This record gives sequence, structure tokens and C-alpha cells, in this order.
Amino acid sequence: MIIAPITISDIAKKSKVSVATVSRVLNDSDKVKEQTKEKVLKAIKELNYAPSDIARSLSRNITNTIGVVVPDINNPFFGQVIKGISSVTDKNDLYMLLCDTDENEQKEMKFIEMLKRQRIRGLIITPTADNDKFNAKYLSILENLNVPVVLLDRDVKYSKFDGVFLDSISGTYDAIECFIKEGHRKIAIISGPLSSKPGRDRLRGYKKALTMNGIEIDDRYIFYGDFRLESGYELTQEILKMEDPPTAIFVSNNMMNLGCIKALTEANVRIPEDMALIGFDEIELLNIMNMDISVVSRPTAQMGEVAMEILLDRLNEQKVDNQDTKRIILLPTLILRGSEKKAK
Amino acid sequence: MIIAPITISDIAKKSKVSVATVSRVLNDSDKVKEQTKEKVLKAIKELNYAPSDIARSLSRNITNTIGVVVPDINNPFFGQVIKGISSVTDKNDLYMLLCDTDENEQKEMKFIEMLKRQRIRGLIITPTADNDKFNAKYLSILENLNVPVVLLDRDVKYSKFDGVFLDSISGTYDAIECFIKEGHRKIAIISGPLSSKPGRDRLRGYKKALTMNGIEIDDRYIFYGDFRLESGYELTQEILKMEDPPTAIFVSNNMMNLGCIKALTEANVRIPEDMALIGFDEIELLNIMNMDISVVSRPTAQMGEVAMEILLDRLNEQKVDNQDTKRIILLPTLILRGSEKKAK
DNA sequence: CTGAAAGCGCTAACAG
DNA sequence: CTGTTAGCGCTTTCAG
Repeated sequence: MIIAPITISDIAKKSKVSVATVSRVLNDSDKVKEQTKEKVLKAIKELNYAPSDIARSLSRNITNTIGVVVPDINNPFFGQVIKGISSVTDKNDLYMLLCDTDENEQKEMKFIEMLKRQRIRGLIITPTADNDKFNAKYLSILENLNVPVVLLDRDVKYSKFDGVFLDSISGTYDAIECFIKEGHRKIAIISGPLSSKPGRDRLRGYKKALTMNGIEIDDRYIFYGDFRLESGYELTQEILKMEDPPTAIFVSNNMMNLGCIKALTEANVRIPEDMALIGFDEIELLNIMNMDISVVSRPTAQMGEVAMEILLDRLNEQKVDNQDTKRIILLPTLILRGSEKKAK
Repeated sequence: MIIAPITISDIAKKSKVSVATVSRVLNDSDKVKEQTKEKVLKAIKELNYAPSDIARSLSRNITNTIGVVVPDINNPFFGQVIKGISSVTDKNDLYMLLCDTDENEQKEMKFIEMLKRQRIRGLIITPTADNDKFNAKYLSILENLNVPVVLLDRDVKYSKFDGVFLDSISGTYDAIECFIKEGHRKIAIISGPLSSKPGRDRLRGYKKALTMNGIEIDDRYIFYGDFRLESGYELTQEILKMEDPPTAIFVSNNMMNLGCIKALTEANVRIPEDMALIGFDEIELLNIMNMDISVVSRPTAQMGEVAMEILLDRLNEQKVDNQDTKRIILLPTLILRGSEKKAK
């Protein structure tokens, strides 16, 4: 189904001026006599004309679309991030080409190449692999885009792209220190996998907080999960079976946190009377259900906004080869709701 | 930051053929001698060339992008829908221009006009206003797009666009009938606002089920909410205060359902021993937390898929003016988890 | 099989 | 102020 749309020359003809003049009123560049301008505007209205951005892009040799590549739209984190990005694109007449990689690296590379053909002006991306392994092919594809790239939440090793990240270490540090101030001494952590940076960082924050507060690190209290609900559930059960159990648990992400809460609830362990708890990331439902769990909260929408603003700056830059990488590291907020308390 | 990308003529020059030939190997149209083809391919690889989709679009007078306009990405329903749409676009070399209207009609109209300039080939949209009021301007903007439009979940009055919807009536009907089979006779409904079609339909399904099963409709058991959590919460409190309370409640959407559960929990009303419950729409986290609430479940991702497939069919159609509107009405599924049971 | 050349719809000098 | 014209990067006849 193809319907030839109205073009600029249709307007020119109808209003008896040249296409150049029409173009001028369209971009209100130069001066156009008020009278002719009105004629043109009238024709535009009558024919219901909308200029073709694609012709314009070709002619100007620049588009107004940016690419956004995320691993999973259904993850509330990315939903928020996209909202944040949109809020900036909306104000700047930019379009968002959205790709959902499903955490699939192959798909991701394909998307990036598609976006290159679309001549996106810039890219905001959360790479699928938060990998340590150096992926030369991946990096070269990204670099071959030849447009500014802003990383979001996940880094790409050996790259010098701009990025917006979160300081996991300090978030965890604050949480643990809060436990300590409450009087807890035996504090467990359900950590993420050490192969991921957030996993490592959160564990690091935990250790640092203990050390700085003169509490010895006890390996028995360190548990390694995989960020999925089940592991939070199982590890919590293990914790409950310990001979000398902790009085507080820090859980490194929201899914494991749910698993942990599930295990505690099933075992009739009251929070915080029997076990104090702080988790990483909000869980909206818990708040709704009046379950007051303290969390380290990330400014998600803001991450999207900031990423887009960095990108915008790059787009407006004059120098082609600005080498100074902009890396913004946002701080999470510790939100206390009582679950961190220590029984007297 | 602008870097002139490699063009087709760079390739032509480097491989010493004409641009026409390069174009041919790019589209593997016509026959190209194997040998020259290889030369060209080699040059493409070496220069890391990617053809410009926008130049191609202009020349072919057709793009490969479709517009998707939703009211709120953060609503899990639309997240799923987008996944469904993506699954089809991915396979068909189509790009998705995504717009989030924030339930704002002005924004929505602006987006549609932007999409027109982008010369999208088709549009999938969930209109902001599920309105009865006839909005001539809105309709004309949509029609002026001059591309196939597929409505998703919400209808536009007096339009003849294709669409994918959900049969709310039958979903609710099944739920209520299930209550009745369990032995419930006093069944309440927390309905949505009657100004919305889903609101009306769900109430209609409720009434129909009662009538068909010879149970008189008792207006005291009909409560009107606004689809938001608070109203579910408050109305449930009202229900609990009734002199002759129902033994079962049907709640018309997920947010009100949460509110209802919250109220029941706070009042120590056990589900289903003290009050049976079925809600409309899944709430993922309830399942995770082992809260077994029966629901009428919508095939969300499938709605997106189907919508995109309808659109695809339209794009491939020969006739420009195919008048037969395609309207698919999907059936929800009643998922029983025990919360519908009647105490003996 | 391959090249020349006209256009796709618009912008941007360059004249006038 | 306004018109003419040469592209933007690609596809697509039309010849050869």
C-alpha cells in the first residue's frame, strides 16, 4: 500500500513560488515576505503537507534519530531509563529507534549494524555482556558506527566511550554502615556473581564498610548468588540454618531480595525483629503492599536523562575528535523503612 | 560531530565499477559476474561500508520504519506488547520508532505528526483517550498519515482502522461463572469507570454471568473504582464493612486488585477462606511471592505480535483501498490458583 | 553482465 | 526577498 505523499514542489506549484521559497518558510530561514509566506502556509495547510524528514536528512547529510539499545524492555529498570531518555529527546526533536536485544549478543551486533545503516546520530546502549573478556569484534562494530556512543549502566572493557554508571560500592557501603550503626555485628551478604562488575562492586562495598568500622570480615557470612530469585531464596535458607547466624542480611539485587523475603516469610522469620534486611534496588510491589523493606535505590530515570544529555552535548560539539571521555557516576540513595533495625 | 560516511561511489571507485553495479551486488538484483561481485564485496569490507537506508528510502520512495505509540512504557502490559511487536519487526527488517505519550493527548498528536514526517510505513497505536467523545481533529490526523494504522487494546470511535483487542466481557464472564460453580452466590465486583470501554465491558460480563446463571443482580455488590490502587483499597474496606458482605470479589484490573489484597491483608481477611478473589490481569510479583491469586490473564505479547502481523499484511497488500477492516479480538484466559474457592 | 543518467524530496549556495 | 541549480546517496530504467 503506497500513496505518493505531497511534496515540496506540489506546494511550490500551488502557491506559485519556487521550492526554495517553500523551503525557506518551512525552516523560517532567511527573510520571506509576509505575504508570500502566508500563501505558502495556506497551501501547506490545504494540501496537508508534511515535509519529508528523510529527504531533509539526506540533503543535510544528518539525521535526527538516535539509537537506544537495551537488553530487556520488560525490566522496570530499563523502562524507567527509556522514560528518562524520551524526556530529553522529546524536547529536542530527536527520534528514538529502540532495540531490545533480549540479552543476546548476536542480536545486539545485528542491531548496531542496522542502526548504522539508519545513520543514527548517536547511540545509547547497555551492552548485553558485562563481560571481562575482551571482545574485539564487538568493540570494532561500535567504533565503526562513527557516532558518539554513551554507555549506560554497563561498561565495555578497553573502550573510551562516554557513560553513565552507578556507584554500587558506595551504595552498599552506606547500607552496611547503617547496619553497623544500628548495632549489628554479624552481617551477611548475598552477593551477585563475581564475574559481573555490579556483583564485585557490591561485595567490595560490603567489605570496605566492615573494615572501616573495625569489624572483621567473616567469610562464613558471604554468600554467592546469581542475581536470580531462586538463589536468594536458597541462600537465605542456608543462612537460617547456620549455627551462628547473622542478625542482618544485605541482598545485592531486587530479584534475590524477593527470594530472600520469600524464604524469611516461609520460615516465619520476622523482619526486622528476627532478621534485619536491606536490599539493592526498589521493589515497587513491596511498597504497595506495605512491606517496609529498606533499599539502596537507583535514580533510574535520571540515568537515562543524563545519558541523553551527554549525547546531546556530543552532537553539538564542534571538534570531531574530542578525546576526553565523559563518565558520570551517579550515587544511589539509601532509603530506610525500618527493616534495618536491630532488636534490642 | 559529523564524519562523512563512506558512500556507494567510494566503493565504486575503489572496485573500479559503476555505482549501478555496486547497487546490484548490494541488493543482489540482476546478475553480476561472480568476479566483479567479489571485487565489490572486498571493497565494501575494507572500507567498512554500510549503505544508507535513508538514501535508499528516498530513492525507493518507501521506508522500513514503523511507528509504535503507547501511553506508558513502564506499564508491564505495554512492555510485553512491545516485545511482541519487536519479535515480528526483527524478522522483517523493520525498525521501530517508539513514542511514549504519557497518556497525554497533545503529545500523542505531536508524535503522530512527527512520525508522518519520518514517513513511517505503518503505525501501531494505543490511543491515549479511550474516549467516547468524538475527536474529529484526532481522527483526521491519524487518517492524514495515509499509512495503515493498527489500533491496540483501545478503540477509536467512528474509525475504521484495523485493531487488536481483548474480549473483556468473556474474561469476566468466565471468572464470575467460576465463582458460581464454586458455590458463591453473593459476588461483588470492583468495576472500573464506566467511561472506559474495558470498565463497561467487565461490568457487562459480570452481569451477564449472573443473569445466565439465574442469580439476581444486586446493586449493593457493585462498586465503582477508577482503576487505581487506592480505589481498590478503599472499596474493599467498604465491602468488608457491609452488613451482608459478599463471599467473593471480582476486581477489574491489576492495580485495584493490589489495593484489594492490601485491604484484605490488613484486615486479616484470609483468601480464600474468608473471601474469595479473582482479578483482571496478572501481577507477576504475587506469583513470585507465592501469593496464589486467580486471574483473568491477557495474552499481552501476543497482542503485539498479532498487531504487527496485521500491519505487515497491509504493507504487503496490492490494493491501495482495501476497505475491509481487520479486527481481531483475543480471548483472555482464566488462570485458577485457588483464591476463587468457596469455604465449605 | 555493466554503465550512464535521471530522479527520489529537500537544502543551500549563488545570482539577481 | 526570491528563483535556479547543484547536489545528498541510492535505485532503476535504458542502452550497449
